[in-house]
Amino acid sequence: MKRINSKISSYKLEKKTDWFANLCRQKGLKVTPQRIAVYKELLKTKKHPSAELLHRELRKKFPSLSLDTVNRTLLTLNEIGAAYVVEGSGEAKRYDAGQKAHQHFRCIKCRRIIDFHHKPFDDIKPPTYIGKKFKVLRTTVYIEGLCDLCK
Amino acid sequence: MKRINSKISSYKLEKKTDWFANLCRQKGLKVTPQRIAVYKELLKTKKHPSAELLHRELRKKFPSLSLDTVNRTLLTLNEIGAAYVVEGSGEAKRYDAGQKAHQHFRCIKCRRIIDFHHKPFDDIKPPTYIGKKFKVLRTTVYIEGLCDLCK
DNA sequence: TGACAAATAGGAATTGCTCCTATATCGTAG
DNA sequence: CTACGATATAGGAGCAATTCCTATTTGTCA
Repeated sequence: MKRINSKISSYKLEKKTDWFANLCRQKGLKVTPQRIAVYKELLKTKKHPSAELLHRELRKKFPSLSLDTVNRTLLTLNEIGAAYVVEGSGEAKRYDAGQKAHQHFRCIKCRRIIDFHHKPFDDIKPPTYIGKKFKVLRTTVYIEGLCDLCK
Repeated sequence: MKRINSKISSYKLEKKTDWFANLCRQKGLKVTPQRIAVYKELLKTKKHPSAELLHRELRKKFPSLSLDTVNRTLLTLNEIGAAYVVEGSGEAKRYDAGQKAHQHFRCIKCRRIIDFHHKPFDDIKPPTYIGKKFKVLRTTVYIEGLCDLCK
């Protein structure tokens, strides 16, 4: 099983951050330290953090950052395509900066989300009648079950 | 596009309810009127209702039913495999009794969930290393986008 | 039928998120 | 380089969904 969650290099982190800053400008959004910080933190972490968790982490370096800002920023990231909300239901939203193609395994007991990458899943296409009737934005495969620790 | 959500016949409804009652007994759970009512309502509806919606509906016939009971019951249904939580994130949980194989299209704007059935999606299997390491309970494909009315 | 474990009702508490508003900041035009 | 206007932020209030608490009721089994 390929490791797909290894730590991002600081080189890539900078590159991604630049890309993000440009994306903001392009969309007419201001490039604020808060936005950069939230995006960077999301890039750095291996987990699929909730707003709450990101906020807790970010406050260590950025004590005045409000939870509301983290939430708003994450919604913005989602809108401009710099991150997305991980599937799952009923709990706190969890986010992924979606750097590489991958899928998620979600443990229904401990709620851990484990990334994996199964190439065939990348190519799954919705049936044509769906594509005709609706505007398809994302097709997702995910797996639920019990993780190695919980089963 | 095949209609897959047509109304359940009262014959099937009874059969399914019997099956459910037996499942409860088998799992050591009591067969209470509340449980039966919640399960039946979920079978009957074409929507993918939230606990709230089910509760509102059920109260018409069963005024003393509490929302907490609906919630607990739905969690129980999920645990014993009589229903499941529909994918999606951050909003109220929504449930499906999963009578027939189908997939969901979710409109990110109006939140509508539209059933469709694409046979190839029924056969999607997780990669073997996932099956070995974890206990897989469900593999799901779902599509997000804008529905015909919102796009 | 009686006893006990399990389930329910109803309200309180908790959680995650969004709204509100005064203040601060980014980006642009001068 | 400065000032201005639109946007974003902090922090707290408000809200919605869900879970917890506990006294009471109800299936189930002997």
